[in-house]
Amino acid sequence: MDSDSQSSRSSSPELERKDILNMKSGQMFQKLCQGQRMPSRGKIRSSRRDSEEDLHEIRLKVNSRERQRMHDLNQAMDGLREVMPYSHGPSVRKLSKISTLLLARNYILMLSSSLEEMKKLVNDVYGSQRLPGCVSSLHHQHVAPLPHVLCNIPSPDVSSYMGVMTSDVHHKTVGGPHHFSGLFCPCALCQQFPHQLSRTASTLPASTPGK
DNA sequence: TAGGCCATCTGGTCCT
DNA sequence: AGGACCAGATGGCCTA
Repeated sequence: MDSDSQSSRSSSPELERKDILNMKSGQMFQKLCQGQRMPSRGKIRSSRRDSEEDLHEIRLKVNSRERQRMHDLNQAMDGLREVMPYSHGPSVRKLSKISTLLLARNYILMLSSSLEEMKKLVNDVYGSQRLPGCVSSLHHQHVAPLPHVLCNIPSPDVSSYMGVMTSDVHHKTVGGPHHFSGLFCPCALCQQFPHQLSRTASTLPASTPGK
């Protein structure tokens, strides 16, 4: 994409005007011309024009790279906006860059503290004791610590204070309701919300998307 | 119309 | 040497 021609803020006329007015560009030109051997008088005009053209081409190339870099940055910023809460909906104005970054920071802090709180809660309730009601030692080998504990929480309570997120965490960790050695998971969570969990598990990404 | 936000250009610096 | 990154300058667009 050549935004020199596509951009509504076309830069070409601006560039020429700036080149004329901008002393620094002139200094840069002088700098570039330094170190070159003095051409014969007849060649001065053409070589200077060549240098100007070279300089212009270099400038265009550098500008283009910088533009691309900023576009990539903006694309990443859009990606961040997409995963931010409160930023969706047609009536919501697009978050500014600074707002996006500040909101993202707060969001991460909020999630971190929520996670800590959840861990603490689970620890307070069950401590480190071996939990009653867990049906199989095989289960212990296959289920990660957090979901393992959740398996023994009375089902209705699980949904009430942990909601769908718990389901996500659970089956993201264990790989869906069929994680129990190919059989349907006997844990209370899976039995309480089998349809929801299987749907949730199937929509989870297999791995973190990378570039 | 002022102020916020943004895209672009530019020169300097650092890195490979 | 060339590219990436950064920050300052500038000007356009939009909204209150």
